[in-house]
Amino acid sequence: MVEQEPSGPRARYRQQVKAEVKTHAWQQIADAGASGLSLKAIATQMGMTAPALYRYFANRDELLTELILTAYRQLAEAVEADVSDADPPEQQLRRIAAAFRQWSVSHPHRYLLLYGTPVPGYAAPPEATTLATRIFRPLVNAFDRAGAADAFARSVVFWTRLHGVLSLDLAGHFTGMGIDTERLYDDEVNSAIAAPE
Amino acid sequence: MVEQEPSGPRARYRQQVKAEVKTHAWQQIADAGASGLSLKAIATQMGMTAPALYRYFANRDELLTELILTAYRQLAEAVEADVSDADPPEQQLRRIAAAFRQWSVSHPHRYLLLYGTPVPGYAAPPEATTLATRIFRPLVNAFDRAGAADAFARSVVFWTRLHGVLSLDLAGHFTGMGIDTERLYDDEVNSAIAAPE
DNA sequence: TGTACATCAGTGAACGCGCGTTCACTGATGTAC
DNA sequence: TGTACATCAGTGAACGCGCGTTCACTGATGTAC
Repeated sequence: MVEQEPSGPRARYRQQVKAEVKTHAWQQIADAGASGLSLKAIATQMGMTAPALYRYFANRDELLTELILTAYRQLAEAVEADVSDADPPEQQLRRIAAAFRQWSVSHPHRYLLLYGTPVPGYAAPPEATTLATRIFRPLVNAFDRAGAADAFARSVVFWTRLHGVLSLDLAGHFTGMGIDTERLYDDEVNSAIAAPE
Repeated sequence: MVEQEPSGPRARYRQQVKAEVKTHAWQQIADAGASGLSLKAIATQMGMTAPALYRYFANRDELLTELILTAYRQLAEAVEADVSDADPPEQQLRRIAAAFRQWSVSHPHRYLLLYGTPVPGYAAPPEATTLATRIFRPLVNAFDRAGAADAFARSVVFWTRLHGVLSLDLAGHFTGMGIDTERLYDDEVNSAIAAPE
């Protein structure tokens, strides 16, 4: 099922260039948002001409898709990495929440690309949905092991509460309100772990 | 303090044209996002040439600012309209939450413009912060009247929980997950009204 | 070890497009006498 | 009631800009004998 990756020196070089393109792409998204992503500008930054990038990406949307899928995978790995099957479920939930926040605060534009206002005119590939579900799984598992009657519903509430705090924080909507966002986040984690109501 | 609005026939005509420009602007934001807002395209839609619009708005950002301020005012009015001082505080909170959701679902792009991913390169005017606070006030009042120890903190939690559900819903991130978003919203309203933890 | 060939990264010119914004102007509308 | 004048909405041409994408090409690199 895993695609056979060619691995000669040319293939290695290709991977390097693709990686560099993506680095510049993230920088652009940080500066100008997802709709400001421009192949031509990236090429210029890399000291190349724009058509050269079409050796690496069929078009602009394909690059955007790769960025989104990569971001999902990163976030999924970050969330999964800290969770041990041996831990009690409540601790698993706290670790998931902490990893989720850590990754999001470290990569605010990636987070907003995944969970923020959709990019107009861009349709995410089906694979994105699969990856979004993958991030959900450790959550459902933990609630399930904790004996929650409806682990899925509890997971959804968990998710929306974290997202409520995180998204307003990352988008800067708490600015000037004198809110301790980290504490607010922790309080919401606690409330979502506690009883259903 | 209120600016003296001229009110001759010319002034009336101006108001009509400005209103029509804004109508087309909202349509564009719905279609192409806030960064797709284009004076030239609006002019074309109205059967005019682009420079004509500079009679009405100094530039693109000024139009965007007016849209944002208008949206804040609409939302504030919607939230305030349904709240009666005579109601018990708990009912006030439910009414605020209902009005908030109603307005947001009716105008998803307006909501995302106010509370979603910021428009890159655009700095909101100070007046926006004032209006954002105004929307907060009925909430704080209600919690205060309910005898909450820290009405502000309770209001923040109230807000983030509603926003958590609403923003994911409006951005389409619940699609295909089989979630009853209205019920989820109501549950979160209940949880935010109930005890601090 | 050396040569002939195939692969393929990158170039340069070009396409059509849409954008914000300026400027000098025309001509209709409202106002003052 | 009529005329002269001022206001101002809208035009058309132009500016410089950046975008995605195509195409025929050059020349370096890797591979097969």
